Amino acid sequence: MAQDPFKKFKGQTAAALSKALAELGVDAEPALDRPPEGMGDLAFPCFPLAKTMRKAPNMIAEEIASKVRPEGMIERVEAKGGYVNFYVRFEDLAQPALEDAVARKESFGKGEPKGVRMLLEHTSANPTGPLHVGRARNPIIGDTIARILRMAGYDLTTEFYVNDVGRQVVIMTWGVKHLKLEREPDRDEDHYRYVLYYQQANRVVEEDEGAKAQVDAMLQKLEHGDEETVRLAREACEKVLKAVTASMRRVNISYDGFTWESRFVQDGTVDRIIEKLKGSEYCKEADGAFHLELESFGITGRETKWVFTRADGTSLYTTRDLAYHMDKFKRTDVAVNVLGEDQKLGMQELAAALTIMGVEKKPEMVYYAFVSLPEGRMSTRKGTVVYIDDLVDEAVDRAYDEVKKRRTDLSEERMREIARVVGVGALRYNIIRIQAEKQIVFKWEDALNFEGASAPFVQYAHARACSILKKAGERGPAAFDARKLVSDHEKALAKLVSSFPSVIQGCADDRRAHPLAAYAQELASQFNQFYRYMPVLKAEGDVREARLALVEASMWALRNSLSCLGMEAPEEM
RNA sequence: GGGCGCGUGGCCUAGUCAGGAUAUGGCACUUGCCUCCUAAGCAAGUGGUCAAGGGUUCGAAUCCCUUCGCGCCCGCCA
Repeated sequence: MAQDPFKKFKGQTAAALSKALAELGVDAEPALDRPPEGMGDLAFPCFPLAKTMRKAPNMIAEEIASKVRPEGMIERVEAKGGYVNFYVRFEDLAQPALEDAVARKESFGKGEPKGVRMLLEHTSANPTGPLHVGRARNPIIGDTIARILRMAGYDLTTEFYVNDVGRQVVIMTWGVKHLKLEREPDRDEDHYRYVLYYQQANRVVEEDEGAKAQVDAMLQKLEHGDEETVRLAREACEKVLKAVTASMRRVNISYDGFTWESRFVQDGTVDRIIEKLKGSEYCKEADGAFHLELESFGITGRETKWVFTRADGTSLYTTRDLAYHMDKFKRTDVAVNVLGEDQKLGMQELAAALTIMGVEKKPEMVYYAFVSLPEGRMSTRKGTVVYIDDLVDEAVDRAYDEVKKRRTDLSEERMREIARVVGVGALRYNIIRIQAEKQIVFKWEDALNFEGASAPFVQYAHARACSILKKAGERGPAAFDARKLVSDHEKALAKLVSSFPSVIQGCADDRRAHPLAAYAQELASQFNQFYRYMPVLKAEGDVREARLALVEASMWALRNSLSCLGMEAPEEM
């Protein structure tokens, strides 16, 4: 891969600045900022030097500016308001960047292989029903970060941890075996039938002591490996899981692997871990149950105990999660977990338990706040939910209406396909555009937004680029001169395209996805301005070639951004 | 009681980790632009005590302290 030209410019600028500072006898780091629009490409603030140099910042800036000789990628240097502003020579930045995009196509933006194995766990929902919008953030954030990490050069595997052990699953399984459904499921797929058993069983168990006793007995049987019970629970979970993953495929999410929680009980790992923990200096016993005392690990609050066996000797969710993480670190260098913010304390405790078990590596966490309804929190058990499948249907229907309004020349099949791609994109975009820590209140009007900061906006810019390239027809090997791009519209667009690889790296480093959504929107907006003011097909000679190259490079930046966001890029819409 | 996160125009939001020039976009609203590569677009306009108060600093949305509001957590649940 060609070296990121902007990075090269930054390196040259820092070197030139260091030299100038040394000449002036000033001891300061060449720390460079990104200045606001129209004030160059990099800036050095001189305010901190005012005190030691006993001079006004604007004077210092003048002095430094006069010492820096524009060379290499630095086109000019000027002092303004206490800053030294550096301007990049446009063609030195744009020529290699646009060539790179046109040559590498879907690999434009891909980082060098990092040689690091990464395992990213996401979704990991109880297999007791379809995913609702309150849970939608997990797979969408997880899948998007996974795509970004792969693009950045990591050797990444995604995984869904299936919580098939425990009371929730038993309640559902008991319901499937003993109840007759009070009403028809809303949809045909298995998980929509099973979630009704789950909800109904929860109500019955709350009111009926006998039923509760049966569930308790079933839980005991499951934990002690009773074959028939294990088989029933496994069957129910598999049906739901299969349907859940099918639902996820509709929004372009798939998993490289699944790990079943029950595995760690059945293969004896959990028992071995319990034995080892019992030998720890942090282990205490109370009424037959064992726990670790984690106060010295910075765990605060009312309770600093981390219980890992019940009085009857059986394991808890947390114990099995410890087993899972020890298993993960046998298979990977870096583990990334996408989890709701309610899991924060649990993960802190898990990290402490890993230390006690002698495991140095710790999972990296990506936390998100929940999506709620205006009326409050969503709950599968209570049935106060908006299901993702329904949201997808609604989004696709709305998108279909929009396509039909605009296009009369397309086949029914083509319109349906565009509607699907646009609807799914809109839905994902509206989840991913918001910083994960921020709570979201779900509103249909926001989720179905097709304008402005939305996937269709980005997809539309891409379709426009494709349309130009299609009409331009076959062109020979890319030969263009970036110096022919002279307008502000062209320059701004080219610079934005050239920053795509560093946007990907930045998102990957921070394990954050929302900046990519913002970048895609900005890129599309910049492309639309270029499109409005700079005719491409009507331009002639070298100017036409240069603009076509810019369109093609923009198209790849848009398409690859969308791809990392898990959105498809239709060539027309 | 303790811990973690969030608070930015009517609504949504970026920037906060690594303080810097006029606080980023979008929705809504008002007004223009399709004989010209797709108007899911472009342009212009209205709208801001960056929750409140104090501190640090040449400079604070950003760092520190206090307070308020909202969310989440502190199970022999998962």
